[in-house]
Amino acid sequence: MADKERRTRAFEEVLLQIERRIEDDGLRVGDRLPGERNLAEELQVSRSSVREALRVLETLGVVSSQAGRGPDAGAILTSRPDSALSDLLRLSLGMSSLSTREVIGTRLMIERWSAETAARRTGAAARPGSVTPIEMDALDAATRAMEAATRGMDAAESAAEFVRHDIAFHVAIAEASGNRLVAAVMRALRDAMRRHAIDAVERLGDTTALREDHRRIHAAILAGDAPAAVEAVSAHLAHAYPEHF
Amino acid sequence: MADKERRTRAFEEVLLQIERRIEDDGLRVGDRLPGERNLAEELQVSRSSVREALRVLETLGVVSSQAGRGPDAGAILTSRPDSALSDLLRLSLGMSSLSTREVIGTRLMIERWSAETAARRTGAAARPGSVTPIEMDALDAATRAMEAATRGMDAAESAAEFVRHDIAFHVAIAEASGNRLVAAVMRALRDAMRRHAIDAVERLGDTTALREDHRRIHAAILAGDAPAAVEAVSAHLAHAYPEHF
DNA sequence: CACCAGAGTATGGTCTGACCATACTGAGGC
DNA sequence: GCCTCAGTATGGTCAGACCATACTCTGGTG
Repeated sequence: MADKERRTRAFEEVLLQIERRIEDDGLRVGDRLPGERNLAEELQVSRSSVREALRVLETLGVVSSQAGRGPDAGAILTSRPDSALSDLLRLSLGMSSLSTREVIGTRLMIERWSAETAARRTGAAARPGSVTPIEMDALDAATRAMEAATRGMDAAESAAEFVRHDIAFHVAIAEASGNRLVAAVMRALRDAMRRHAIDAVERLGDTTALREDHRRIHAAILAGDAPAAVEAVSAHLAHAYPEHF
Repeated sequence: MADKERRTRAFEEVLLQIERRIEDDGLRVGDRLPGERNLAEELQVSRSSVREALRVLETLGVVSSQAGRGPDAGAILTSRPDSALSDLLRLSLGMSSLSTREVIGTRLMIERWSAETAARRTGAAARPGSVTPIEMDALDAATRAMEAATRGMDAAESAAEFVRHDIAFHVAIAEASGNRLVAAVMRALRDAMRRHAIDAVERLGDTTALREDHRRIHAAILAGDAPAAVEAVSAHLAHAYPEHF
């Protein structure tokens, strides 16, 4: 750089400058930021520093980068910097204050849909090659998770251990739906689920009914019986959280 | 790299691997992560990619980097990675590769449930004080967003503008369900929705039917008619994405 | 032995320049 | 007019270098 100092803190400076620039230029959601190379020259830092700053802004949901050329390439402003942190962070920070009702409600929504969709897909797989290898993998994973949960929980095993396999099973079913977005959401909710599930299992004491539910869900999906799958999922959550039904 | 491909997505992969490593190695707050150079070699990526991942973890408060040497230098774990957060993060990063089918499927799942639940709650509000002020606020917000979308889209307004209000409307309904988790997920999906919604609106050209759908959804929820609300939501998405129904 | 100064070194921070993958642009040929 | 294909701008990644920092170790000195 031209000056003698300021070799460190370049990244921080860049982050600040980019945000100020968004503010000053009055950029609106959807607008395009200058390219990485231009920004680097403009701010008198290396492209590496610019990239680190942009990557951070990307994970914060402020910009969204896309390679290629044309009006949709480059870093697109997807949210104002001030409100940026919120969406993702608010969720994770506030996660601990969620009520069991909210978590169960969400699980019901996602898992009934997942089981239904997964069953429909396996059902349709009889004719065309409808179920891709990926989803077969997910079903295999579900089988394994189910067996792991069954094998372990004889008596002494901890509730936490059972819940781990339990959650793996339910995530696998979401993956078997063939919708990566739903699966990702389900994975994102793992921690919230775990907290409440451990409580529930400890209160129940016995997991026999829950394991039996797993088998019914699994069987219904493999058989392509969507209504039975939905019913089995509902019953499962009702067994685990009877006070909410 | 040893392999032929996988030149892209290195950063995402690294983020995942580092988090898994923290998990698997049972690192505790205060422990030290391997150096950037070691991580790079271990994960078979360049130091740049490792740095981007670490920088992200740093801004998320998971690690804290310090130059120099000794036990306090390097990347120190300052907080367990809330896997919920990072999964959601990865979700927003990888969102661009999602198909319209996946986004629509997810929207159908969330929005039908939200509308149904919101309607049930307003319906039940006749007797006890069931609908909290928060949810009334959400309904008001939905009303405003709906009106904004109606007012604007005379002719010349951009599809992007309409979609902004459209999404605000749908998020408000998720909030009206009274389940903060579902609402948070819906907010997190805004970006993914926006991309596909803009395409759809531009293809349609006319938003009359969509605005009429909004009114029906809104009215059904206010009337506490859950089946009608679900039906209206389904119809709305079918109008916007006829090719997926 | 106790202490301190200086060389050695490991680490993060930054820079440079290169190549790849992607996706639009536009000139040329049919 | 339409299509093909080279050109080019962009983000993504890589490799290697140097700097700044701060600990560690060595060796001399009292």
